Amino acid sequence: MPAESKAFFAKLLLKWWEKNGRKFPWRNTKDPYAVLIAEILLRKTTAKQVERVYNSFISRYYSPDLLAGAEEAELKKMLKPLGLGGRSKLLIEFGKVLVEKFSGTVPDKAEDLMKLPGVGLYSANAVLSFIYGQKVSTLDSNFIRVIKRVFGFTSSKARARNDKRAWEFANSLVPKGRSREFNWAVLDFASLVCKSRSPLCSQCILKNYCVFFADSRKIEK
DNA sequence: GTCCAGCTAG
DNA sequence: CTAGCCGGAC
Repeated sequence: MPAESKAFFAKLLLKWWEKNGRKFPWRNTKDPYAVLIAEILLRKTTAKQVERVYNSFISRYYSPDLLAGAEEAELKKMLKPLGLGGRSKLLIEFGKVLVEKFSGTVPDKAEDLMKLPGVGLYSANAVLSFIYGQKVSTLDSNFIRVIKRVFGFTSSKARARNDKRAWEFANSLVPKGRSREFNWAVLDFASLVCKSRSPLCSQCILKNYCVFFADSRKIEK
């Protein structure tokens, strides 16, 4: 798909998402604290695993104050099914900084969000786009895979996630006023159709515009 | 064995 | 820049 077709890409993806989008408990909230908790739990883990603990986590530690004063052993026990036990310490530290530096209120600027331990540009943009409707992208490994395949986007960096150009390209795809739905749509599309291992190209709505699909057919011929 | 809604420390 | 986090699905 040529880079000029960004609006068309967003339109097709949003249409697909209306029917096929996934529902998760952390998508039902407008609370930036709950969003950040989800993002910290989700990294390097599968969404399925997080679903097992998310609701009990939020009802037990529904405020930064509670998290800041949490017993590490109790938290660890709750997060056991996720693995990555070291995250218990990180979450408590996250709660403490949120309380001490920002008086318990999640900031609304990327620069401040990234001062919180465990929060990088991806998680900051999750808050900005899901809660505040800003035109920024959640560029993770899924998002990168999609723009690599569909647009043939290439990065000179070893990790495209650290490439400023990749962030600029991804941000430019986000349609005004629909950043929340669009970012979810890319994640769901990448997870259900444009999968890393065996992508379902035959039933993909973008196959006729996709660089990766066109290339894979050349090899077969 | 590799990979997953990343981020931090060195 | 890379190694490490660390359980479960495939």
